[in-house]
Amino acid sequence: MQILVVEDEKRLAEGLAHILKEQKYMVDIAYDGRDGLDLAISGIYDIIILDIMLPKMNGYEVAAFLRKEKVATPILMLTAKDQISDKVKGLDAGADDYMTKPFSPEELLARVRALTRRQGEVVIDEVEFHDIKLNLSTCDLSCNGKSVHLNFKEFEIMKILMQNPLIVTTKEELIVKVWGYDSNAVDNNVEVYISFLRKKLDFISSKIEIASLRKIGYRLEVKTNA
Amino acid sequence: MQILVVEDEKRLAEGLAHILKEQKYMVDIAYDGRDGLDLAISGIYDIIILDIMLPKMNGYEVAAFLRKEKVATPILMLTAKDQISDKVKGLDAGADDYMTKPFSPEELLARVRALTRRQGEVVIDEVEFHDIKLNLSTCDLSCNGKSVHLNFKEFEIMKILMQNPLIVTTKEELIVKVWGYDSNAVDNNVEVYISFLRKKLDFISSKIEIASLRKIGYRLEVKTNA
DNA sequence: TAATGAACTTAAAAATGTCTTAAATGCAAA
DNA sequence: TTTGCATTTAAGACATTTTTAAGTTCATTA
Repeated sequence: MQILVVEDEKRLAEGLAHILKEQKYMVDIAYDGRDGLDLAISGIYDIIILDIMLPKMNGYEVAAFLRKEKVATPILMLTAKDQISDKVKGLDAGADDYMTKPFSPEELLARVRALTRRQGEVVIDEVEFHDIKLNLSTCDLSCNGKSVHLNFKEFEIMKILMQNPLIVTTKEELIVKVWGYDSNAVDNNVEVYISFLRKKLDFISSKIEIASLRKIGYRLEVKTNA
Repeated sequence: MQILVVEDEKRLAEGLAHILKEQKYMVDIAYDGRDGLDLAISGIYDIIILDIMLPKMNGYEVAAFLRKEKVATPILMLTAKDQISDKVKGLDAGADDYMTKPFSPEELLARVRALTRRQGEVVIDEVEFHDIKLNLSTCDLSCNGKSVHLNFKEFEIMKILMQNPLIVTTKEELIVKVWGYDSNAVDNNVEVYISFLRKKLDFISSKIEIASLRKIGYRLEVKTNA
């Protein structure tokens, strides 16, 4: 799975590359629009992450040119928060999805997954842990038939906990992964969501509980028959 | 692993550098905000420890500038105890964590570790000594299956004792390492925690005991069959 | 062995961390 | 705009840790 990142801000480009490489994607970087286009036109990429503001050639131009050349690689456009109208222009130019900066690593990965799924690739879309199962495409959490829907933040937190069994996850980690590194979420935000999740675990009568380790963090555990 | 310390109080800056270097981090120091920013902007650091009150440019400004430039290096902000609202301002400006002065070396290192911990990295680290084992991520102390949870201070003390077997650790050392170099903890605080720990060692039926050497300090020893 | 200072133990008070609610806010679809 | 839902904020209840303080035990030595 190859991804091209076209982004002139070196640090951001490398950050993206880092996050993606951790998930085993192969990543190439271009630092301006023209270099990006040259690479993209080869058609070897599965996804192109494309900034709008770029030296030499902007993101709209790159996207439009690719579509004109019948290169159908899915494009994920990046733009600053305030420029709402960019969205329309980007989608017009041929972008498939669009993400406002700043964004969390989880959001980035979710969008990348969504774009690769569209190509019919089979992806593991469930995480299991003992008696519970989390459906990654519908965000439903189930246990022996019973099931509840999780909203986005509940889902992200539950997924992280289920994907890191035995490991204690700190509130800080959850804040960074779910809210983003530059959010101003506080510990209580996490606590509130943990509380929501506990209710839902009860609701589906699961034997799993979210154990909290004071001053350390949270971890999934099988309920003790105490 | 490279760390940048931006702190104008020379003594504190060097103290931090010393503590960090002992743990094999490579440390650079900047004594004012502008120099700090110049170094930080390079993006080569894994963590930036940033005081708020700084000559030439304060910590908020440095953090905000870095985030504006998309330098995503984790920032650990330092501030005096009474300025509560600093926390919000600091996190707004882009800090990832925040530590009030004074703080203990252990707290500093714990926060630095938390900020460098990579996603999905599994470090099940444990310290062992004869029949006891201390889990560094859950703070559980165990002996042949039996286990107890240690709270933070018990944990820090036990860890120090276990990591320095044979060595006698003085109360002063424990106070400095666990409570901080300028805390006002007294010897009795240590004694209380040693007492707690002894109870827990009994509880898990360990053969290890905390021996006290009058007027000198404490050391782990294997119980004599006397 | 009695006096002394050091170390130990305990209980209560204080401080801090976590949980749970409910209300307020924000956001997007109808 | 109104409505419904997700999210954030805030406050109080609750739980655990940490500190304090006082009394007890222990080891040393005069």
